[in-house]
Amino acid sequence: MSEAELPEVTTTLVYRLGGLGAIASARFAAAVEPLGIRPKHVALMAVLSAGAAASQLELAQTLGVVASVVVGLTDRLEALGAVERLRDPDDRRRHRLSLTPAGRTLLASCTAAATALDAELTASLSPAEAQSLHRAVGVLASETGLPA
Amino acid sequence: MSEAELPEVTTTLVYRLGGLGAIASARFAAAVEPLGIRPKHVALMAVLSAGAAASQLELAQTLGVVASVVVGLTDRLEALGAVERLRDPDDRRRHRLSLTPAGRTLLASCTAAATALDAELTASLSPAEAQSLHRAVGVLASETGLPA
DNA sequence: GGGAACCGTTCGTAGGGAGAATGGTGGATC
DNA sequence: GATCCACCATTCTCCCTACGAACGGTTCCC
Repeated sequence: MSEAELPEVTTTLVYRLGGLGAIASARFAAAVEPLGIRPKHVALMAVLSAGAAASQLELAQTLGVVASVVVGLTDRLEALGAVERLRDPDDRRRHRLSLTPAGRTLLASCTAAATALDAELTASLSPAEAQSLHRAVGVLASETGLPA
Repeated sequence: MSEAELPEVTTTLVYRLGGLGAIASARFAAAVEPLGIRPKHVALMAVLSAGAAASQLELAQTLGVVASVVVGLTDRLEALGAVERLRDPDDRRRHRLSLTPAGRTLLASCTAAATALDAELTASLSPAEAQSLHRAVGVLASETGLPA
């Protein structure tokens, strides 16, 4: 194995994306923490807003977590008045979750915070670079099946 | 607050980077798991290889973890024969860590695995897109003070 | 030479998520 | 139409990871 020909592991995309993602998550978490929620709550609301899922089990699959986690997330959001748990009249086993107006406002605040972080993050990039980065990340996100 | 003008939170860079980073970390972890280590071990070896730190406390700061974590990581790597703990003769309180030849080989294997993942990840991107993505991520990585 | 500061290690602890067990509901089968 | 099986949400328990504090050993400063 010719080691000299390989680049440093720290310069690879997966490695840097891993570290960069951790930093991004931490910053986003810090940004939404004053709102009383964490990134997972935002993800749940985003899925709801997009109409990508309604029952908690669907939510769990979309978010890539176990059903019991969704319970806790929903508990929190319900306590904040951001989502409503309604028994599905067609199937009373399911809970049909829906965003309340307060939830939409909350989600909008999170979006605003994220947008501000974006600007801060890409400050050292040229507009063209930021644009291409955004595009490439979008491709990778859809490719890896991230909740859209 | 005019919500309609804002993009979806899921399309923001911080949000996608967070999710993408988690996936990248998971894939990288799965790739190095057969080698008996996890991403943090790779990071430690990379810092050592770059000569960016020698004492465990410096390692901790560079890696962004607590000193007690470095103990566990070093224990594992020492058991694998990848690093050596040597008392610093100048200051016998410190441990001067150094990569062994086996450690360099192990690190090279990790780099190879990461490179393979990179190719897999950027398969759906054009060479030009992949290039610009790599560049932009590099800028962000150095900007956010990621272990180089 | 004695006390304060530092380094590495160990121990205890808290937070997050996974998985199994429980209660309630719907559908199929006979 | 009654019974059994499958499904959804919830709760409970366990594990894993990282943090923070406490503890020996060592060095530096006065």
